[in-house]
Amino acid sequence: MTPSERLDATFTALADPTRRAILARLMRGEVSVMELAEPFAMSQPAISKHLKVLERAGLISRGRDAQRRPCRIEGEALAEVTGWLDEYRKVWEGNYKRLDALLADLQANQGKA
Amino acid sequence: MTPSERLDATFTALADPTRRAILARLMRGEVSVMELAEPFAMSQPAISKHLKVLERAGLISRGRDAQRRPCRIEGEALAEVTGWLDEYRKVWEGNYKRLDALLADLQANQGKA
DNA sequence: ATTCTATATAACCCTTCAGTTATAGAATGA
DNA sequence: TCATTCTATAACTGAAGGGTTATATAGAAT
Repeated sequence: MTPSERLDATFTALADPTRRAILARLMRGEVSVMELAEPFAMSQPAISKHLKVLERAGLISRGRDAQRRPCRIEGEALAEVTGWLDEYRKVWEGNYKRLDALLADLQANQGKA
Repeated sequence: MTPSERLDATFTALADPTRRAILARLMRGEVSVMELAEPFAMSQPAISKHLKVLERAGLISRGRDAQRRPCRIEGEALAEVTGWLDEYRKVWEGNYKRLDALLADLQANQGKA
């Protein structure tokens, strides 16, 4: 997967509220598929599909505990998107700074032109 | 829009490489739709659709300059998703710390049990 | 008025996606 | 072995997404 494809996969995975809820649940620790499915008004296969999307994006990984396949959250993929977003934040904050500077300049020169 | 719906819209908007490229272009300043479309192997209506998605997510806004509708990047939506991601990063980094502590503990007690 | 330029909208195609039910497979336990 | 539990897969459906072309609209210029 190219970096761009990884961003595609990660942002796509994060774009669904069910998947974000799954991640929220996993923040509290490893959970099996059944436990994960329980609070949702949705079938088990639907949850399995969501897990596949999350796994493909590298946002979760899965272990083995007898018949269970416990899921845990992974941080690497998140690091990649936060890195990407940081670039934009830098520019945006830069714009603010430039605007602030402009306003300060206008203020300083008030009435002098 | 609920906060969850805003996250849906923002992550969906960021999940497409064309739209990320558009944002990258807009980081260098305001651009009209035609200028924006030029480097892409894609029709003008396709770009207009992408812009609508970005606008709906609050990632860009548009002005008016004669017939042109120049686009500029907006930072508010980005702030919301980075805030969301920070929650996950905190937990993830916390997990690393806990793992480090566990390993340090095992190391310290090596052979004593 | 007419025409040219920039953008938006409509109608359509094809693919992907999120869900379903039914079923298969893998590991456990009787 | 047989039944049970947990998870994955297959086949389907309806809705949404990304693209197209053709056309409508808004403003400028002649």
